[in-house]
Amino acid sequence: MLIGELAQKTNLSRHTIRFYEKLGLIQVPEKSRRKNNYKEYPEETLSRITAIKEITARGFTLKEARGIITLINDGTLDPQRAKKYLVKKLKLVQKQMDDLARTKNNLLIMIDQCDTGVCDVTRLVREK
Amino acid sequence: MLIGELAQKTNLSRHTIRFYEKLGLIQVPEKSRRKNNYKEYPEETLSRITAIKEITARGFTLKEARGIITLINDGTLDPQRAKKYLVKKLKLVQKQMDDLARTKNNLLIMIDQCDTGVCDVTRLVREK
DNA sequence: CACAACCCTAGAGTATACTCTACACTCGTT
DNA sequence: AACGAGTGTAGAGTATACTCTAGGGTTGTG
Repeated sequence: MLIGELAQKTNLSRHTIRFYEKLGLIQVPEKSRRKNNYKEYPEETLSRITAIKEITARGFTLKEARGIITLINDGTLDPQRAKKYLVKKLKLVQKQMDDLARTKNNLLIMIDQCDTGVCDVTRLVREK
Repeated sequence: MLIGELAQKTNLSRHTIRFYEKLGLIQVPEKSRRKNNYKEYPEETLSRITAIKEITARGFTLKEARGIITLINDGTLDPQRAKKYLVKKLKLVQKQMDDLARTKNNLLIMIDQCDTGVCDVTRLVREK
């Protein structure tokens, strides 16, 4: 499979695919090149990209995705280790959620103040 | 007030303060320099930075903060306009919260699977 | 054989918010 | 006068995830 087909099937741009290669998320064995130097992507790449997408959709970064995939392929990712990793991530996500909740509250208050005529943001800057 | 004092009072690094200057979030009139070329920051800068901090703490970016401050100083920021702006931001925040909630659920499921022995992340990559 | 549509690499650009480095001048103290 | 600490500018580096450009070769169709 050439990069164009892969891009179309994965709904990623060629640029993104090459970018993933640079990051080491995808590997193409140097041998699997056509005579014209075009890269021949194995079927695996498709499921690899699916995995990357599913992992990142779960809130992991690309680097983390690479780490996870490597661990799994090495067979080093036992449930206990995985759990530790996931719990750590969960805490981060929870923190982000808390931050956003605070932000949302602030926004709601400010929006309300816009109606009652006391705009908080305005006050912030006007007061010297 | 020199930059060192300002940095100490605002709890920002000198670098950050200069960075804010570059972004136009803070202005120092060219006249208010000491003979030795040191910048003399007016008291206002302190409240300006406080405003920036409070605005960004509410989930706005630095650019947005600059925009808000400019609008307010221009007196152009009437409640209706402000409300529109805030509601738009609220929607973005809500979207981020929804995304994070989904991520959190996925994490919880995966963590649970670690205990029951069916690790989802593992499955993702193992299946070809 | 021209031309579009594909492929290759290397590297720059975008966005956000810093963070740090290099190099040079200035201030206060010893 | 030497020293550390403070200040100035300009510009590079960090992190994340792309996105695009330049410059070049290849393939297939009319």
